[in-house]
Amino acid sequence: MKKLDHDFYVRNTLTVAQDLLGTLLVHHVDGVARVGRIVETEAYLGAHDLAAHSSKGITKRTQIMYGPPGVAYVYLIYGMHNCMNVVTEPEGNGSAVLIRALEPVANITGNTRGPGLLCKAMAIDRSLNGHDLMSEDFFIAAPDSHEHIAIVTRPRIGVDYAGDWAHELLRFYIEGNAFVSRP
DNA sequence: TAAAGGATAATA
DNA sequence: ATTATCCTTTAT
Repeated sequence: MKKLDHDFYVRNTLTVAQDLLGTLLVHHVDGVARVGRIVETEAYLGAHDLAAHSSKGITKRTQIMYGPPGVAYVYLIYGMHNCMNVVTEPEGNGSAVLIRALEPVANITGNTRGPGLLCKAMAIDRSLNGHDLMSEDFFIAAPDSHEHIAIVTRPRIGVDYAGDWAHELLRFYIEGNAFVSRP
């Protein structure tokens, strides 16, 4: 298992979003490693992407997205659920990849189909906002054996307010995987 | 299908 | 200080 490094995250957001499929999200909490395989992602491209939080410019909330790549951007949505993104591309771009669904691998309790649920199952909350994903207790790793993965491309979920950007094919998931949040 | 829920950003 | 809005989930 090899930890993903800066060079992985600094690349084009679309590339990172697709390459994250099949990788392992690891969070050490209370001495146990919770591990989930990423099976669904969405790309948020930056200031010009009206569906992205960063389209409002740099604010207290979005400054994480505009920071260096390879860190977690965790925010609260609808007053009750956490969502986790990974910042991509060089600092200042405002781009990120949303993790939408995981397949349980180790020490996972509860449902991981959907961004709010997976954060709950992985014990991810806003205290991890801005956390370095190249750290020892919270990171993403490439699996030892990379089986072939068929990637399906779809429009993003819940972004109808974003005009034309709502139709863009910026959601990716592993074809046929049972843990994808929506087909 | 609709209500829940709280932070966030814009407005004042 | 007040208000509209939200990258969702759960329960009816």
